[in-house]
Amino acid sequence: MGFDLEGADPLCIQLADELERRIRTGVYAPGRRIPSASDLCEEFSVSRQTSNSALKLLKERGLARGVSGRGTFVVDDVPEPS
Amino acid sequence: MGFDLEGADPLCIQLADELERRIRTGVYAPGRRIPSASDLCEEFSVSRQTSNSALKLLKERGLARGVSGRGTFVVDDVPEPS
DNA sequence: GCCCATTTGTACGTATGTATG
DNA sequence: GCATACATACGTACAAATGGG
Repeated sequence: MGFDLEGADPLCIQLADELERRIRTGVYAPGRRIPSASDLCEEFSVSRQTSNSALKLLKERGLARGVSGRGTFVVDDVPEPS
Repeated sequence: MGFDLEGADPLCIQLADELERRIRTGVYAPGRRIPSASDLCEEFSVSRQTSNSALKLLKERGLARGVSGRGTFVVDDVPEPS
């Protein structure tokens, strides 16, 4: 099934890294919707606050944008890794 | 009321010993939550740092495990005294 | 237009864990 | 040992936006 977050980094960072990996490997394609914060809670067994923080990090990295009431979407042009 | 810490050992050790006694006598049952560090501060009139150190000792003794944002819990299988 | 479920976004209180003086 | 501060995380709650019926 899912994925285990067990590293030393904060959970929200680990989760953001995993989501970034999925974007870069095409699991979440450009323009497509990322699972909702609530869905991520279940998959990764974290609180919604933590998935929220992870999604926020993705936006700060320029990888996703949130649309209130609809979801969080991968940007059309994924920037290179910094 | 509660309990007085007046022995020769460091406070955090005395507090850890008392908590271990409570675990072994079933006051804190396996899987149940131990009062928070802040609660222990009040009961034993020590600083949060000291209750923190005591809880850390409990974890090192394999008697408890901490869950960030939720509390410190007695392990399901309490090991024999060393 | 009006409910209702879903989702993002924000906020508050509590708790652990760590670091500094 | 104590006091304080900060980062992270959980639980809960609520507002606002969206879209289907």
